[in-house]
Amino acid sequence: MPELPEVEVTRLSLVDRLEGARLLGLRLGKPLRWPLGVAPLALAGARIGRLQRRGKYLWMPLGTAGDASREEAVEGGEPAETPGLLIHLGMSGALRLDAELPPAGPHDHVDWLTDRGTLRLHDPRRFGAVVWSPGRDLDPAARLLAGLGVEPLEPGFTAERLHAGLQGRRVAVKHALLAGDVVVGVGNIYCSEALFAAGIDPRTAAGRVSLLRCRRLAQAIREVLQRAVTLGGSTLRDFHDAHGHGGAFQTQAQVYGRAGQPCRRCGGTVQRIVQGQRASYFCPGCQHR
DNA sequence: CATTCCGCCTGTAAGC
DNA sequence: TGCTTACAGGCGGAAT
Repeated sequence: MPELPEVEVTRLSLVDRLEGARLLGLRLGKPLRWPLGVAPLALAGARIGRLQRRGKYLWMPLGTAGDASREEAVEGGEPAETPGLLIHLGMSGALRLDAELPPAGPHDHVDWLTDRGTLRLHDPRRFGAVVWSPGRDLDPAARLLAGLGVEPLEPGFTAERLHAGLQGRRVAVKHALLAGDVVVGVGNIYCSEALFAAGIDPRTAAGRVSLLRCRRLAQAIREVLQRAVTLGGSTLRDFHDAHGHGGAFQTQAQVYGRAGQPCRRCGGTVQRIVQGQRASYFCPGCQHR
């Protein structure tokens, strides 16, 4: 569920309440995808900096207790260049922040106990992760960020950059976009939606998408993701922001999850195909190679 | 090097 | 109703 919009919606719902909070303790449940990489006790007393996002990762800077100069530096610390925690929501993760939360259930795997309330990671499938970064190059968290593509909502994401990243690739453009090494944050839902908006067949070889079509595709990716953020993300099952509010993008999806239903633009039938073990949805009447 | 496929883990829904 | 199977938002790493 969590693609860039869901992660950004989560970040926006947390950032003001969490910035400057004091971490009192960390409670761990079942293991997640990767080990935390630090003793929870070692983080007690740390000050939480300004929450950031890189692709589908959230970055929580942590300032060491009692070291004021260090806390200042951590405020704007870049992911994995200062100490902090790298958080990924996987397929089923969601964060919630509240003054009072019920006792941890079987799928509540991390609780950050802070002086602003408890931040809780709920993740039934446990594909998510929370990884400690001491702020050195090539630590486990930094390695997760190495090789990520450009941020689609930043000025650096241009048609030229997208085109260059797709050049020479024989895989389907759908697959190339999901890989995340050209542009980050585009997951299975928004990939199908962006390709529809750009009028591109998902089976088109990545390297054969012209610069002109990359202009449309880059614009479509920006618009689809931005629109999804505005709508609070997609709540297919149980995604919600840190206050428990669901998103509404799924009610406006043009093709995702609409196999067999009429295309909202041309009236044709939306198709579902499988590419790389993932479902792709598209309209044969509106999207071409 | 590029590409393809598996597997992690659990819940839900469809099919028999 | 009960059991089995397929599938789901991601992504690293092994195999090809």
